Formats: sequence, structure tokens, C-alpha cells
Amino acid sequence: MPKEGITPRSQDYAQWYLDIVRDADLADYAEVVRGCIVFKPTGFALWEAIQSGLDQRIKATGHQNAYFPLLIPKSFLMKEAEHVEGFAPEVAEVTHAGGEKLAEPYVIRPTSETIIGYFYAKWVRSWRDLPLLINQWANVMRWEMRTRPFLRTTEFLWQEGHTVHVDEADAERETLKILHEVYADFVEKEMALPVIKGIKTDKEKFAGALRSYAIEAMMQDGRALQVGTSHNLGQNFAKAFDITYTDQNNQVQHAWTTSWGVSTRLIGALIMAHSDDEGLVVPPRLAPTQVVVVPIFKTDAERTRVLEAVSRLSADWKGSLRFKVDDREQYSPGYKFNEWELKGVPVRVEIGPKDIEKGTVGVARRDQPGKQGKSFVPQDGLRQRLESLLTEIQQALYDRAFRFREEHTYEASNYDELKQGVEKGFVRGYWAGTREDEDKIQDETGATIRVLPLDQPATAGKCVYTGKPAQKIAVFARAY
RNA sequence: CGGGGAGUGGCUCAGCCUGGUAGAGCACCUGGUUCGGGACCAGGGGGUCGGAGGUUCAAAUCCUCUCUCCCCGACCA
Repeated sequence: MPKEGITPRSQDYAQWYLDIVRDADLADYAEVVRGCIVFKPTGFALWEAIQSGLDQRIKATGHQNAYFPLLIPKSFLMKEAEHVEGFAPEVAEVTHAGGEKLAEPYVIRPTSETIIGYFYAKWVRSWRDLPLLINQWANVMRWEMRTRPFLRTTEFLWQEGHTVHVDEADAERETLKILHEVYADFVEKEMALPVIKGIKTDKEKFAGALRSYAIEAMMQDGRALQVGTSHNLGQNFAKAFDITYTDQNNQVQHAWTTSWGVSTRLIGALIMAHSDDEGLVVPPRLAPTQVVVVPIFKTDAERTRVLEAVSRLSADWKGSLRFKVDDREQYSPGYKFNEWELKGVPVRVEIGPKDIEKGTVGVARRDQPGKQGKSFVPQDGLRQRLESLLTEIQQALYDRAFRFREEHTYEASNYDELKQGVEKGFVRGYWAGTREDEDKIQDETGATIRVLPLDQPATAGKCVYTGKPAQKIAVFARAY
């Protein structure tokens, strides 16, 4: 039974997404500021959970956090040719301040390669200073034509890592380490979302990068969402900003830099990958609240007994479960069941007078909404049971998303099969085409090459578009 | 930015065509009865109709401009 106010996915996927965002109370439109949203507490809590999981991994891989200015002298942006071209159309400019026109306008950072490059040039002197491994948590602004809450907003929150290395090999190691050990690891383990790791084609790579890698996930409508990118910037920015070091042979060298980021778009990915027509579904490991307890009572005497039972049963939960007791009296239990389902809390525990008599509690799992996922279990060993249930749900969500992706991934050996496949999901096919061929495919099918997966078959094949001999498989899809 | 749709109490919408003192349901507040899958009754509060200008004796309604949101397309984390 779909919730009131939620458009079923089958009817209108885009509207369903917006309904979830609104009804689960994640965000509000900042209608007075074009394309921006307010992260409401429930939505921001998801971002905090994401931040925490990523920040741990970023630090575990040797990086430190720092913070650079929001405003960037416009001239900085102009220094790297490809970068300017890529970002110029979407930057906002500050032209006036203090009641006067500024001699040189600032741009509001769309990304911080340039301003950070300026400082790195000052900080890096010797090979002993490298690698320089810094991350910043920040907001950025890109004046996009069309916005959607979380997926693409004018202002968004993200982390951007910026590192400096002695040579290409070290920069490349960094770029891939982030992709594997930080991004893919986090998204798959914490968000229960399987990803495809791969390299971007020139058409899709970051403006100013030598090579861009990305992780791509499939949403429930079969479209792809890029959820993280990691770029080997080569010496492009080092040359533009003169980031040099003296090597062991006393030679001055241009350094090699990388940058990598994930954003609040991950919240969008979370919604579109796991949620259902009943509302949001949050994987247990990420969930700000993992277990909600709904006490059930009629009389004051029952209320006292039930709440006592609740505190007795939950006495040993602190530290091992993130939980909340919903003892509001103005709402009926049924109302609360629906509300917590809508908000995506992974597990609900019900305790009423009948349970007290029988020594049981009701336990409902969010990944199986409604009564299907509800059962009554003994009070004994409840904490362990809940812990293992949370683990089970985490795995079930991953498995479900993985299975969905497999079922919506098609092998194509010719263009017709590619065209048909991208209507429904991902298409894998050999690729030996050009940039122009890619443009044409996008024009004709709406799909792009999401990545050339790092994981490649040993055998060669025939290009799905040109028919020429091809070494590599590409994944094609329509993307957000 | 191109094509389409929409802005009216917190939410969903009616009223607009054919100008004449703003409505409904839900939500909210108070009281009572309820409470194991979105309870019920009674009473009550709340909107100068996205904004600006114009036409008119009179504008939610007609005209012009503008802002915002949604959908499709091109651009992007």
C-alpha cells in the first residue's frame, strides 16, 4: 500500500523521487535562491553520516583536512585552458563589495583546483615536501541549467581532495587508491550500493585532467549516476600555477597533482537506489537512527508498564545501537508505523501489553515494508537479534541493488542492441570509437559512455558502434 | 537556454474562462473519547491569492514585466 502523497515509482519515477525528498523531510526548496535547497535536519543527518564514513577513510589513507577560501580571483580560473572552458559557463561572480566595484572580480568556487594550486606553489619546495595530501570539506557553486534536490543543486556540499606528487606514477597510485579504498569501499560497504569502477573517456573527463576515474551506480530506473570521481591532473595545474619542487638531483621539476570528490549527490543516490513506494530506505550502517521503538498502550497503567519494559529491554543498547523511543501520545501506533517507514528507519520494535505477557516484541524490517517484514520474537537476546538483523538488512539491500543492476545490464554486439539496451539499463559493449562517435551515440540514444571498467575481459572483440577490432569494454547508459 | 505545465492558509487543490468583500479536504490548536498498520466527535485559529506595474468604480480573476518550482531536451558532482 503506497503511502499517501507518494507517487508510485512505476507511474512517475522523477515525481516519486521528489515526493520522497519532501515527505521524508530531507530538504526544502530554497525558492528565494535559484536552484538551491535547504538541508533539513533529517537530510543533513544523512550527510553527516556520509561525511563521517568518508572522513575516516580519507584520514586512514594519510590525508589531512584543511580549508581554502570560497572566493577565487577570476584570473586564477583562466590559467588552465581546458579548465576555464569547462567551468566558465557555470561560475557565479562577485563584482561588488564594500559598496564598490571590485578591481578584479572574484568567482565563487565551482571547485578549488586553482586557488589551492596557488597555495601549493608556495608550499612545495622540495621532493621531501611530497606527497602533499590534503582534503577539504566545503560548499561549491555551479550555475546549472536544471537542478534537482541533492542530484544537482546550484550550491552543493562536498569534499575535494587535492594532492601533489613527485611523478606520474605516484599521482596515479593516489588517484586509484582514492577510487578503491575510499570511494568504492565507502559506497559499497556503508551505502550498500554496488558500483562500477572505471576510467572516463576524453569526452567525459574532468576539465583539465589527464585522466578521470569514476564510480558509477545504477538507479532503480536503470539510469546511471556518477557517485564519485578521482582525477589524475597530470602536470596541467602544476604548470599553470607553477607548482615545482627540487628533486634529489637538485633539478627543479613540475609536480603532478590529483583531485577527487564526492558530494551531497550521494544522498540522491541513496534515495534512488534503495527507497520504495512506502518512502525512504536507509541502509543500517548509515542510518542516523537504526531502531525506533514504538510503545503501545491504552491506559495510564499500561503506559507505565510498557515504558518500563522499554527501558529494561533497551538498557544495554547504548553504544551498540542507534535508537530512539517514540513515546509521543498524540499519535496512534499505526500512524507511527507509517511515519517511520516513510523516514526509512531500518528496524522498528513494537512493545505492547500483549508482548509483556508473552515475553515477546514485534520487530519489523524496513527493507520488507508493511506487515510482511514484521514478526514477533522473544525478548531474550533482543539486542543481539537486532544487531544481526541490521547486518542482514545491510546485506539484503546490497544484494537487491546488485541483482537489480545485473538484471538491467545488457551485452551488446551491435548498435541496435545498444540502442535497445540503454532504454532499460546499462549496456556493455566493446568500444573502439572516436569522440565524434560518442557524440553521435549521445545524440541518437541519450546515452553516454559512463566508464571503461577497470575490470576488463581478457579477450578482444568488435566495437559495438564501428565494428572495428576493440580491446576494451565500455559501459553505456543514460545518466543523471 | 529551447519546448510544455504550475504558483491561492503548513500540504493537496477548487475558484479565474464570464471582474463584485477568498473556499474545501488534510494538517494545526482546545476539550473529550480512542490507541497492535495512517482514530473519532465538537469547537477554534490561520491566506491582502509568488512579486512589481497597468486597466477598472472594483482584480485571485483581464493586460505587461519579473521571480520560483515541476516535466522533456542540451550542460554538469
